[in-house]
Amino acid sequence: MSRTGGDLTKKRILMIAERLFSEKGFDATSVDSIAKKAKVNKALIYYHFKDKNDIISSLFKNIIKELSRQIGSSIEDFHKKSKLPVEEKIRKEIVLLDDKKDILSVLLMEGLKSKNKNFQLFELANIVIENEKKSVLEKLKSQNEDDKLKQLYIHEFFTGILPMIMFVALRDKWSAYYKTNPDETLNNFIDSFINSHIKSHIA
Amino acid sequence: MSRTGGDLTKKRILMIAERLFSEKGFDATSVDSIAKKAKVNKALIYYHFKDKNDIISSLFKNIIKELSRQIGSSIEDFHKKSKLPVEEKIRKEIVLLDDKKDILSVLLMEGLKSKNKNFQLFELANIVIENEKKSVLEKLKSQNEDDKLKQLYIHEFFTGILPMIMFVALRDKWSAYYKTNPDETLNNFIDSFINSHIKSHIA
Amino acid sequence: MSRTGGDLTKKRILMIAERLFSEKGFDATSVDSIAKKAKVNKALIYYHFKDKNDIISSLFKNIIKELSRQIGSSIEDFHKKSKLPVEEKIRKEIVLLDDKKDILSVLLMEGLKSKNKNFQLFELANIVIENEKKSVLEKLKSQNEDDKLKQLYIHEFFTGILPMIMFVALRDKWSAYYKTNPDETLNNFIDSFINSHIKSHIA
Amino acid sequence: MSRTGGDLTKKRILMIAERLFSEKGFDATSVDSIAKKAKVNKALIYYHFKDKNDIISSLFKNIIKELSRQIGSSIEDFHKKSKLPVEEKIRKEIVLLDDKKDILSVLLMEGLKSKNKNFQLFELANIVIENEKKSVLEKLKSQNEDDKLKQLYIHEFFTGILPMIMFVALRDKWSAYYKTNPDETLNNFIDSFINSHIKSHIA
DNA sequence: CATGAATGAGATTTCATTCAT
DNA sequence: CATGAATGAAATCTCATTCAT
Repeated sequence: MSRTGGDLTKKRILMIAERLFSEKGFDATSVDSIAKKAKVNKALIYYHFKDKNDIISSLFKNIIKELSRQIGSSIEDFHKKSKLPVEEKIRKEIVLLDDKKDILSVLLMEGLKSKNKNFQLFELANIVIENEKKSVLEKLKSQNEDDKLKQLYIHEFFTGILPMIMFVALRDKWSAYYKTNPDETLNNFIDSFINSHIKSHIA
Repeated sequence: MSRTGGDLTKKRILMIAERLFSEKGFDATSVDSIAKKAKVNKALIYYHFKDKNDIISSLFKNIIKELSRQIGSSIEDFHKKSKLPVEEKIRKEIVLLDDKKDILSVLLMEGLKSKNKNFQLFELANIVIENEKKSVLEKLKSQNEDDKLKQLYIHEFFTGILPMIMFVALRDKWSAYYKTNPDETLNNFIDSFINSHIKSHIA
Repeated sequence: MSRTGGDLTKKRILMIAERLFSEKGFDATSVDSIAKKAKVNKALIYYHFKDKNDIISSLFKNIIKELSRQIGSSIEDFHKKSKLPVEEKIRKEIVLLDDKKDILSVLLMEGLKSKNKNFQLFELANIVIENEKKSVLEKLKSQNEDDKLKQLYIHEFFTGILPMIMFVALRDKWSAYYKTNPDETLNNFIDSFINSHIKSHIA
Repeated sequence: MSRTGGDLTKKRILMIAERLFSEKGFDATSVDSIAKKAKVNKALIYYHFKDKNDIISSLFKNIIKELSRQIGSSIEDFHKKSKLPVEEKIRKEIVLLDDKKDILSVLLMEGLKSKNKNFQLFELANIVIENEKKSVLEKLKSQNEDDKLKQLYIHEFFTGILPMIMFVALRDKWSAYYKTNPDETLNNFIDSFINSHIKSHIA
């Protein structure tokens, strides 16, 4: 097959892997099962990826790259967006994240293993925070207000980013468990998020 | 050895398993490695536990039981506690959770697998919410205000319980990554938590 | 099975491995084939040996230990033996080596890989030389005649030990290729060996 | 590229293969690794060689051809050489062999596998013996002195050719293990060789 | 002559689990 | 309660080889 064939195949492998990892976790997902679902020979996976870890690393690299890009372009929309009601802005962000909930789940699972050297969860947080709070950050940095900076990071990460990611990661399970409608669940979450994290900004 | 020996052994196995699961995840932890670290014969693990899943189930059962008990007794302390400043109350809760951060991490990892039938994360949330909000819940239930109930659950779970659990689960990694002092990190988190989740209660 | 069962099994595995390694070489021998011939489960091999290399290391350790022991006891027979005609002494040595020709072949093959860190071939030579030449060695060492020592080692190794080992390793193939009788081949070799290496001693 | 490019490539593949085979053995050397080191596409190797065995066969064929040629031409130098002191003659032979030590190591390793149908080691011996001993051989053959012929072959092979080949194959490892200078080692070997094998000729 | 992509078979190693004692 | 030995299934990874271009 042509070069395009190879690239497409590689992408297909990554897509399947992403789904399976999010379904059963990285360790419980066999390379065999990826190969079967991606309809390729197992050896081909090892042609494209050094080892199983290389698959997940690729996924992590991609998601971080993509989110960076998205955030960059969203800044261009700044003026447009800033006119939107806050609720709509958050809804849009969640919709974007929802698209990536599978790999985000994997990121969370792997990030929770205390022995792992994976810090992509924090790297991702860095990107989000640094882009969203550009103005604030610069002010703080120039004043060398290191303490406030740390506080900001913790605040954004644990009460802002994490709840959002956890929400997209768990929404379906939540809806299944509590037998609620996913859309309604989303509305409720947005309400809560505004009432806690967002309000703390305004204050 | 006497039954006491057996019980101690069983406890040791559980403790080691808990630690290893939190370090590398459930699937990446072999029964072999548990046996080795617990200094028991592998077959003995199968004497005490039906299979590998039985180990993690035991751990989950225990943590839910224990948290229930703790919450119960904390309600007895209600009057004492209520006089404490909110910051101290939260600090105490976090200290309690910190003791259980390993198994909580495991709970989170397993809860994030979308194909898993494990809903212990939500069950645990139920217990916490239902105990903490007893008065509110009864009012709402009697008024059949189902919508508000749902909202309450989502609010408590995603902006209250989850950030707290995630914090104890990730604190050490966070401190290592950002090269900060874990105690300072805790103080910062408490500040943020009060400013977002707790304030939303008062409002 | 009892402890004896385990030990016997381990020995059986080693014996089979030795034979297969000498037939096809270490790398071309699969653990699977060892398991099949030894009539054990493949996993049992990994219960007894850390990995495939551990099998060959065990064999090497054993052969060196055994040859040491044999040489030791042959020194006790010194007086008996010394009365034997030189031809008989050599024949006896070859018979002893012939018993170990399989593992000696493996030792040679592995020793010839230039990237290997295996020096067991030389270690074995050390033992043989140091035991056989005790008196000579002590004299040389005390005189600090390092040069003569080096010469002695090279002489014993390349014109004494190696030809003997190579002979037992290749005798069967030689006989098959030249269509000669193995016993006659042995006699011829002994003649040659006496006429070259042994004569150089006497001189 | 032109045919010349192809020929050069083929030669490069052979050279790399020779080196890798001698480093790790034939079976432990993957076609992949040859391709990588030779900086060619793996499929190109299969354009030039029918299969992996074809590579080693080519190498064996080449070395036998080359040694034949060299021996032939050395006979032309007979008169010149015969005037040289025996030590110099042997040194020259070893220098020639040293150039081919890699493939000779491979020849030895493969020859030692008892199940192998490779007898190139003996074929090579044939050539050497038959060329070196022309006069003697003819006499013996005409007298139908088969026994003496066999003896001669064994003598030349096990106390003459093999020690020499083994020496060039192992010299570097020997020097590394005994921490000696390779040149000194060579001198010592020549001494020993003269004192054993060569003296047996003269006698 | 040369390449990237693909494959089927098989190698090494690991795992959860069980048996016999 | 406790152990050493054993097993079947499966996981990760590698290999020689081929195909399409």
